[in-house]
Amino acid sequence: MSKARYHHGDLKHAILEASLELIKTGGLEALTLRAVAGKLGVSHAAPIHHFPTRAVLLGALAEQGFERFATALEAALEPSTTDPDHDLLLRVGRAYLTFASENPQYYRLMFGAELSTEAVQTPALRDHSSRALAVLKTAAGPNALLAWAVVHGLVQLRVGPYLCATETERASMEQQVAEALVTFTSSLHGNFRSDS
Amino acid sequence: MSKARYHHGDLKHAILEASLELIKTGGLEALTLRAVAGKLGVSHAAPIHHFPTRAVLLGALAEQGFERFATALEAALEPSTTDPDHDLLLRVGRAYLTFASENPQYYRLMFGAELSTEAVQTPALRDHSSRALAVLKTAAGPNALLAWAVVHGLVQLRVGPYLCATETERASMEQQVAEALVTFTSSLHGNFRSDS
DNA sequence: CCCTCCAACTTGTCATTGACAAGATATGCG
DNA sequence: CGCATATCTTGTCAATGACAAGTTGGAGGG
Repeated sequence: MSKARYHHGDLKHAILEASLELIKTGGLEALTLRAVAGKLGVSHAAPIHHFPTRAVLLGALAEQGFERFATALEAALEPSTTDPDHDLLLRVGRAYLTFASENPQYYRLMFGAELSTEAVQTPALRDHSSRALAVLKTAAGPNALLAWAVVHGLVQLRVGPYLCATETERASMEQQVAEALVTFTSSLHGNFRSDS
Repeated sequence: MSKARYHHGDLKHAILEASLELIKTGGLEALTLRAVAGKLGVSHAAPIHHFPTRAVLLGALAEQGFERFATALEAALEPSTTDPDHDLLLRVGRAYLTFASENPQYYRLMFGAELSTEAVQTPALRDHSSRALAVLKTAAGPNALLAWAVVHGLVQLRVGPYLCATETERASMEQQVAEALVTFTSSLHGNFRSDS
């Protein structure tokens, strides 16, 4: 299909794929329009015709990320073979942490501060993020904000350099994070009386 | 003292101050070595002699931020006039949220992903971040990781664009965040039996 | 008081990058 | 076959970080 014929044929998709690879290996700073073009063997200005601006490209990547994120969370709404736990909130929380673990580059892009405000207001992007939020509301009820904060914070701290300096600490942290999530859900369930 | 004499006299301090202002108004992207120089009326290469690299300047700013952050948290260890609550964890959590609210530019710099790894490993910076972590451990005991995740996550979601699209939602969110913190501390206290 | 030296600052330059303009090329359609 | 259009290329510009080499001012020794 999308042969490497002259008019590249599927440059838009190819650009998104190449961008992801660049981000995975070199971080967001490595995502240069010219680097993408070079990786694909096209001229330095070719990407502009599909993504008029670097910010637009970042937005498109984030949108893709949110779609996969929402899908992953929705899949956790019912027990699966990978996580047959009966606690809905715990399952969704685990799915959240798993996605962020396996796609740190997406996660940074989605929730970091380097997305332009225009990109954030894209209808498609907002649609996917709403889907994710809906899953959290289903799983955590009125405590959705708190639950989101917990998983979001755990993700950030796990990725960040302050809690785990050495590499061994980093390894043990996976365990700690998983336990913290369990502690949270159980303590929250113990507090599920309508207190306010 | 630091008159605007030719040899600027206190350029290092002046650069840090000007950098903070630039970040406050225009975000991290607006922090350009040349913009700083222009703001201070010096030549475009003057900052290099005090901060050999933009990354080093960012590191110095982050270090300053962590110092103020740790100091703010330590001050919350005992009841004050601003927060006379008797619950230690709640006081520290509020101080955390307050600092991040009043210094979002510092917070993004400190916990965002745009700090170079070399900057993060600066002894002074690690020292200050350890102080902050120590306060959290004092306040939350074995659940320090979970507590940190909660406040960190709340900060991020409050700042981010996904939970509050409109400006009115954003206003009501302050309230929601404060309530979520209370819900968390009380549910955690209810679960303080040594369960594992 | 002057001379020397050094740190602080300036001027000039280069490579990288995003963005744009204008031209070239292939693909599809009549 | 010929034209129109989307797609891609080449060329260029401004902004920026980084570096090199020159300039200035003032501090300290004689």
